[in-house]
Amino acid sequence: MRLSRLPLTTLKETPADAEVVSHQLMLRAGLIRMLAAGLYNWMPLGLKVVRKVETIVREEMDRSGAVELLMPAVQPAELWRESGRWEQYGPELLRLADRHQREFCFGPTHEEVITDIARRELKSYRQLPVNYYQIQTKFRDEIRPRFGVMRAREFVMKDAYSFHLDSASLDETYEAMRLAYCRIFDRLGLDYRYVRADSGAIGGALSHEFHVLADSGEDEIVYSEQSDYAANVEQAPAPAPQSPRPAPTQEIIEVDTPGQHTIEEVSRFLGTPPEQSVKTLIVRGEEDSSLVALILRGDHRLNAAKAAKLDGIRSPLYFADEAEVREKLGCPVGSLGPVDLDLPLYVDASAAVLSDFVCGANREGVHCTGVNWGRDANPDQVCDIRNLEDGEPSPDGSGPVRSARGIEVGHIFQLGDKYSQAMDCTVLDPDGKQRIVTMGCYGIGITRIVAAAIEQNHDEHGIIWPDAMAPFSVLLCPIGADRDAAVRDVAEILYRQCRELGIETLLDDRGLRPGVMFAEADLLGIPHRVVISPRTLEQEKLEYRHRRGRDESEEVPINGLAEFLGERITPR
RNA sequence: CGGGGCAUGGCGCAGUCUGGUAGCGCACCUGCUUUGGGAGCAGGGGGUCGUGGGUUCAAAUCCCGCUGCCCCGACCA
Repeated sequence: MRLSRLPLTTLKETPADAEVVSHQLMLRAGLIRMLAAGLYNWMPLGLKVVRKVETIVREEMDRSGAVELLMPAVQPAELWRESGRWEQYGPELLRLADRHQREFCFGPTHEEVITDIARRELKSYRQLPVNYYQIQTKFRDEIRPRFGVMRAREFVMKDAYSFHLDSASLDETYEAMRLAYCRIFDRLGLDYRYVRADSGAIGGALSHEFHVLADSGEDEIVYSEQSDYAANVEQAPAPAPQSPRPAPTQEIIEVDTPGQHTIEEVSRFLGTPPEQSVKTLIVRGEEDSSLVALILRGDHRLNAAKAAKLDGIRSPLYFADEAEVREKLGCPVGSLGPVDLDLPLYVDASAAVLSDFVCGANREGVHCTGVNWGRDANPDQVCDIRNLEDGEPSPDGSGPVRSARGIEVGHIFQLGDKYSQAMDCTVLDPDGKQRIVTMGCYGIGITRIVAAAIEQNHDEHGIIWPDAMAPFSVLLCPIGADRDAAVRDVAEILYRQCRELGIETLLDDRGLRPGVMFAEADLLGIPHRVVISPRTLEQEKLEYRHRRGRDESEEVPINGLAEFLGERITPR
């Protein structure tokens, strides 16, 4: 394509409301434009990247034996009532009414519709297993859309749903999907991990998430370097304490700690290590007005997902605010402690084996030292409610874990019969009996992948597309084409040659000054850049540079360029 | 939804405190010069100052309401 014909507006300055690099660069490079909160226009160059991702996903899904279909984005409420989710789903579900006041929703996901299809179409076990997929626009009315296309309200997703007679068959398809996902992310050129995920409401069913590693990721994952263990911290068990609780050696003493609230402040003030203290967090209990206390060792971090799963604690986890704590417990949050605290005490296992520890005295400016369980306070429940930290033993015993941040781009899980049961999706088995089918479902965030790829592949000058996702493979940059006929002619010849070779090529024929052209080239991130200028043309040469090696360029003979690029680019 | 902030040309901002008829940089258009890392000079176009009301001789500026957006928390591809 000729750049002169691509309506492209780039921004030299970073838009003020873009927080993460991918969002900033996507706006600056003219890939997307915001329409409203969480709604984005995909501009021509951006859409090309989306299509690249879709194509790879489609190829690998097809290769895995899945079959593509397309369901409506708008879905009737009746189906959602059948599954029970019309009531459960909450405000994230965008509900609509048509002119007859019939209720619909804009699909955030398609379990109901696909199960309805399956129960109509699938009559015999002979038709199983089957794995349907689609690539389609979803809408989720997120509480807080942010980070551009990374957490948009409307987004493109590949969703697949498989149907099986038994769990052995489900296991097979699940594994096939896991492998297909690995091939997809490998081909996209992304650094990713798949991790065991919190299966949440679905119960004990198997679930894996695929994360692109990036510091800006919203999820924390832990993985072992010695084995293939990897998990979302939300569900990685913390190691049990090694040794039993030592006997008390100190008496409980109240000490004045004026103005000291955080664990660090109190530890420094008293000269005790943070791991010898305990922090107390107040969250909602299952009844609306009830509160419970979570007790953690001072240096540990609360794991909200684990805590929310415990009986007696409201899910999702909901913190009491500062004012409520003051009103009901009579002190600021920074002065809380388990001693004489009239709330159920959920104590993390690592905090429960401390003796002679430090904690708040439930009075402003006062802490207790020499506190001991049994004598000074009693846990109501000892549990695992903390994060597994970097460097701690891996749950599979393979050595220490590393911790990293990730962007969730894929999620596969075994649904079981949740929807098939509720919606009566059955087939006849070999014995002629009606059997409820069992299901799996498999999602990939297509548009999120585009943002995640940029988070992982950029420098201070702009985007560096992985080859498989680049909107174009080659960018031809003629310098001084308006003054030098040779430059112009060579550029045109190369442009034609490249296209004949099936290489997706962008010709910058806008006649810009070199500085501007190079700055835009870096911003757009096309992998292979070829400069045509009088300087090298004299020696019948061109200047080649890969976007990744910004400071290393090499000279290539004009008539050798086709071969040179052919070795580096797989034609499409 | 709770807490904080912002709304002035396409983008980034100043002007608001102390009311006096809108300005800067980038981008855009024209001309000349320039041409290997976001050029220079000259000229030019474009703004109901988010919106509705109020105060006032006079409102971007003061007061009240509404809307939109961003940031921090719980949800997810």
